[in-house]
Amino acid sequence: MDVANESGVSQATVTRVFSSPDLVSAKTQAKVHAAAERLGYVPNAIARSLKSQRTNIIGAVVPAEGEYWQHALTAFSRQLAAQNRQLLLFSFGEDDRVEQVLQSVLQYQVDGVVLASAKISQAQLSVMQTQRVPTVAFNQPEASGVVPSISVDNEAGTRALADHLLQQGCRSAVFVGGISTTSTDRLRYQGAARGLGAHGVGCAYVEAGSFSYEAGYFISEQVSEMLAPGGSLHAASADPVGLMVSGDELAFGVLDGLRSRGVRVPEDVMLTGFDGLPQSSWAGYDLTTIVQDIDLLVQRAIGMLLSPETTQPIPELVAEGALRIGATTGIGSSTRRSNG
Amino acid sequence: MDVANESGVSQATVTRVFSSPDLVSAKTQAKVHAAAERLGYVPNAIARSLKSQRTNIIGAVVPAEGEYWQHALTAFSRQLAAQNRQLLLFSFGEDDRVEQVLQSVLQYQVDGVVLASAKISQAQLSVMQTQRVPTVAFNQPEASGVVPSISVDNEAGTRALADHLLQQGCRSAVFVGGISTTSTDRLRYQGAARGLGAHGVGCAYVEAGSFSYEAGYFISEQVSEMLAPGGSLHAASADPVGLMVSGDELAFGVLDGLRSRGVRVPEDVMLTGFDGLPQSSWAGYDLTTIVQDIDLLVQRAIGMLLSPETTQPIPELVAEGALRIGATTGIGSSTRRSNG
DNA sequence: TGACAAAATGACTTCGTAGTCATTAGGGTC
DNA sequence: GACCCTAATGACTACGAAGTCATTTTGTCA
Repeated sequence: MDVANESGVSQATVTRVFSSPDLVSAKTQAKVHAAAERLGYVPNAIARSLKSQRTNIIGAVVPAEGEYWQHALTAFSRQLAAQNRQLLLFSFGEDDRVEQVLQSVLQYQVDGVVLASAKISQAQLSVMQTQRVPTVAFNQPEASGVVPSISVDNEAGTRALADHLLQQGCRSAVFVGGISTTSTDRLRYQGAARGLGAHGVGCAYVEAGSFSYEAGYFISEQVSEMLAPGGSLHAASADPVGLMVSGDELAFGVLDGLRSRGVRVPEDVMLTGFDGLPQSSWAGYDLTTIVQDIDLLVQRAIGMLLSPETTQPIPELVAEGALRIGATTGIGSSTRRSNG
Repeated sequence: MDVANESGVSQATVTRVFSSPDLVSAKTQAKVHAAAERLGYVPNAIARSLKSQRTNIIGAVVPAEGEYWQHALTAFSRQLAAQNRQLLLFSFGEDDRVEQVLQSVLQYQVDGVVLASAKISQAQLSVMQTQRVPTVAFNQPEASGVVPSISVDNEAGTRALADHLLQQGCRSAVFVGGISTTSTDRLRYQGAARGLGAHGVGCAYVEAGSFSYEAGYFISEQVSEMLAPGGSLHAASADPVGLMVSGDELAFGVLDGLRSRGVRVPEDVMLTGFDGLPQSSWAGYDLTTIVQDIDLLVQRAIGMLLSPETTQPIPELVAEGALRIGATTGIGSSTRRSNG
């Protein structure tokens, strides 16, 4: 170690100056800092990690796309940075093999792993469990019971939306899902169907194929046909039709698509989303949706990762979302808020 | 090393099985893999990094917020993942000290650093230069000459937008900036002012204070006052006023704000953005803007980081943006594209 | 079968830090 | 000034992989 020679102390002392300065005299600290500055030395976190067996790095396995994940990701990064931890990003696309990604995460000896994306299977989740790495599944309800998990209460969310739609006078409804095989999608549809069904209103399921804006824009054609005269949803009465969309981004696409086809929202169709993305409160959309408190969810997720918590029942947190009433379900009522 | 014992070979051989399998006989490989599986062993990337002096990690220093950065970030992550490199995220907020963040990045012995955000000063940039870490400034024009940099041609972009506005009949204009001290903002205004000035059209500068949607929505009040009778921009003729906004996200806010105040876009005001975010091609906004080919920029940035390139002139790449003509400047013309 | 090259494997050391233990320097007391 | 206690520092080793070199095994050909 050059700095040790340069400052005339031992390597051990140099280390101490940077890791536990209170054990080193002020004079020595000054000498070492001066030498370090001269040589451009910074402590090597890799070596430290090897020796101390902790990296201060949290791995995040998230899908490569989607507004929702981007927001969640930055929330994680922000909060971790505040406690001197870093986020190592493992984003994967459609064609990546998740197993391989997980393998890669493990190699980096991360202190914890956040598994996001509803596309990770239970088998893959349990692989993490056999390793000694603290793991938390973020917004992935089907992981509950396999690894510690955190998610918003999807079913209660859509049920609340359903109640709201009924209250606004809807007597028929459709649910537009993203990907039917994901657990979030299933639960959200379930909540919608039950909430509506309790009042005798049926709710068909239409699959958009992804949670993206484009998918929503595309599926809006099919939806508008259902609404047209002759379609299965054509309203005999003047009651508006309820259209529940499984995610906000998807909903933006549906909304734009419907409007471009001359369907009036909320007059003809009342539209709801899910997630509470920042854009949902933008004046151009002003969407009725369920707002997830991402910062809170992330905070809890980090807490779960970093506290040993070897309690036997695998921890599981389901947070309530908040109903945000926007213009897409609000005939005549000026429920607009400036910011959700 | 447990695996070595378990499989009856030396530690060196175990290492070879995972790092250079072609040097190990098939039979031995099978033995080792079996033992590894049994013990749940994965190679330790930290130790490998320490010995080999490369981590396969790229550090990214980016702002904690903003649509643009989120997109750039995921692009980086995707592309790096494709070559078995990872992205270590160092996001910082308003109040973080950038120097400290950079220090932290260096500790992790990353193979390269992407410096984003126009808020990093030249002094801070040159710190990186004195270290041996390959660095590239992403979308940070003022860094050029200090560290290798990549950015879109901001000035040419707004000049193209200005030309377009003139062509559409604008005879007066305002520029809404995000943060006036950032180099991107300066260059964009410069391009706007010059492009318009060349045809005798003046262009005042109004600062929104940030590049966020909210800032745009807020500043739209001031802008609409300028447009009202008695305001400095009140058009005597029927010619539309050009309103050039420094970034897309900001522009969305301005657009929504103006519309909510009854200002018609593009009839009364023609609006342009900058960046070409995915949302700009969403039907709800359909914004005229300059589209940055983020994937390309990112690809080039990664290339710069990983190729030694000790050429003396500090590399600098300025990419052309593409003009996207949307409905916000398109009276009567149906220039809408489904996807930019 | 002996000779010899090539392939396969093992022993040993190094990367930079942190923890353990031993040693030295300071500072106060009587 | 001898004594003792604490603060400060140094010597040494381990963390896990990989590169260097040495050694053993294998295969080929005369």
